[in-house]
Amino acid sequence: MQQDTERDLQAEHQKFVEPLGDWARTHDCASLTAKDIQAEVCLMGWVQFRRDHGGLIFVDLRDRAGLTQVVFSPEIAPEAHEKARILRTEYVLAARGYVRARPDGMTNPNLKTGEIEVVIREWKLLNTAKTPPFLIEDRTDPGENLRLEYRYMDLRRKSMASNMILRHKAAQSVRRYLDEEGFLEVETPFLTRSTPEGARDFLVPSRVNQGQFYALPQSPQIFKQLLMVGGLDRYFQIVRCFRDEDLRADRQPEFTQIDIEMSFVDEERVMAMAEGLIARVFKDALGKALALPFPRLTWEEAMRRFGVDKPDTRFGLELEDVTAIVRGSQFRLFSAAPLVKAMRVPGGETLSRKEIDDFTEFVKIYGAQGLAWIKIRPDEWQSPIAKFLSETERAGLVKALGLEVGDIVFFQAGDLDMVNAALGNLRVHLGGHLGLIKPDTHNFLWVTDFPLFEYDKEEQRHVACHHPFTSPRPQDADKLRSDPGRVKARAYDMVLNGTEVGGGSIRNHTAPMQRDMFAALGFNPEDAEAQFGFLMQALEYGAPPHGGIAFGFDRLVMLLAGENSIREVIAFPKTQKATCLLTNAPAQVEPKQLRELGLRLREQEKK
RNA sequence: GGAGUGGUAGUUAAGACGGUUAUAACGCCGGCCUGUCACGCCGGAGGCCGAGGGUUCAAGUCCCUUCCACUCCGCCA
Repeated sequence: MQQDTERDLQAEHQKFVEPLGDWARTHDCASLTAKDIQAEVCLMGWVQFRRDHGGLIFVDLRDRAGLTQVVFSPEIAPEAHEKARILRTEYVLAARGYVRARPDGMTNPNLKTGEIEVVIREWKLLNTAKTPPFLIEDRTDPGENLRLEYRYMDLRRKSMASNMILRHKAAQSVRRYLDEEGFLEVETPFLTRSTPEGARDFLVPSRVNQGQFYALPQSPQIFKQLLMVGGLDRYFQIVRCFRDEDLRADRQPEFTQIDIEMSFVDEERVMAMAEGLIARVFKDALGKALALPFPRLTWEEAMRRFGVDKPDTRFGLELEDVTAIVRGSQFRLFSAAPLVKAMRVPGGETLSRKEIDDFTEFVKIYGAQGLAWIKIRPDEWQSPIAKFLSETERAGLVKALGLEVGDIVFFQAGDLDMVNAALGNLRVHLGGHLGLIKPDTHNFLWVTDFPLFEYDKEEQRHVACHHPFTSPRPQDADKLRSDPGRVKARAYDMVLNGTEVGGGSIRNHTAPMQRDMFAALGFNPEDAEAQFGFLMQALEYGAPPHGGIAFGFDRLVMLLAGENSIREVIAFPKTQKATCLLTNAPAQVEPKQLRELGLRLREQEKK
């Protein structure tokens, strides 16, 4: 019923639609102020709200810049007023009139244009609109599936529009800074070859070369190194990258990177340039000055104090290794564990049993069996494990952790990775839960001295922590074969509020070093040659020392915007199942298309 | 691959233990209204309770399967 009525109304109103003709917009909907009074103007936009008083009709006209109130008055323009009765939410119109001060006491301080209104002399209906699936207002919070299906409507909302504007400002800021610093913007191929290391590739079948596949780049890593060999000296690109892995709030299958590479530099040069870039972006996009240089933490220190390699330093709650103190404890879980770490939460004695149970469930996500805790009360230590702790152990804990009455301490015992993951993530969880994070704080830091390799239990070999082109520290180079686990990389990550926003390294620029690296990763020379021969060869033709960094542009803008999801700063993002609800991609293709590619699908219809 | 949260009118949500006609707000439609700005007042329409199956005299509510969205683990150099 409603549908029918609406369709009839739409059809009827469509008859009023006029061509734009030679009408030209004079202002956007956010720029008219008291100094424009008496000006003849022409505005174009969408109907945000219509307030029909029978006599006067008010319309809030909206474009991406803002709102302006336009007035249809029966005395000033009877025809325009009569026609305005058809106006509905989201109709598109062009309106000519003059700017007038609002009567005394009728100004709207919430609006940039709140001192004035535009009295309409004549106007054109440019298009009608169906009743929108959700209201174009920030106070309504439609479900995300609806927002994605009608993304073009969602983009009209103030929050999305301002995020897109912010993203644009950040991108322009990046370009200006890097241009001033002598970087060249160079485009690299999207159709390239699959590389075995790292994330799963998106594959693109080749029609001309049947049975062969391109891969979409996970990053332009190799190409930017080749540009350095090519003598371009300083390169950047704001570039799409593709990784066929599962999605998260801050991960999309296609995402944008600020990709940077520099010749004749060491870590210090790259990091200084990168800090300057981020400081400029913050100034241009938020008007906020950052203190340079950023603090630094070695990877080992980060893991020791925070349990993670991207610490959020906006609050304390640091971890302490108490293995030695409880080594001889009667509590078997502690005495038998390779590692015991503790986290003191000042004032946490007030946490309820329910909250502690929730935290216990939380750490189980990371493989913990449980969560030991002690509440420090004036008269006693309240804890399921207190009875196992000797006086010496208690004294040791008090001293090591600086325990005070009113605290709670959480413990985690087990292997290194689990203990750090469980307590490190619990720390971040608590930071939010206890409201320890001051709003509008931007804590940057560098994490340096990453291990070059980590051991992959599944593949039973070492894999590159960063990527296989990262250079080892010179003093560690001889350990590449003998003791790869202890080799440190010339790599660095930039961290903002506990999120990795960028990472880079100094690369191997000599062929022998790169060969050693592949050997340490378990490649036999033939495989290395087959997959990376072109890079090795390039290194043999006078590659300069070089290094660089790449920033996750979406993540950076997300943090600038204060959003919790990368999807809020991407115009057309994908769902967690990597589909596009607007276009219904991915989709099946015609059999003809498959034949041309020489592909056949596995038959799945039979049951 | 796994764990969790959610899906009820166009939208956002409420719906104790299974029990008469499934609520509310906003939106939508009609009417009235010359200073509103999330206008106001009066009236009205609008529902396969995500889908499928089961238990029951009776299911939005209980059970099973499945789809979709989101968060997380694994994964993401």
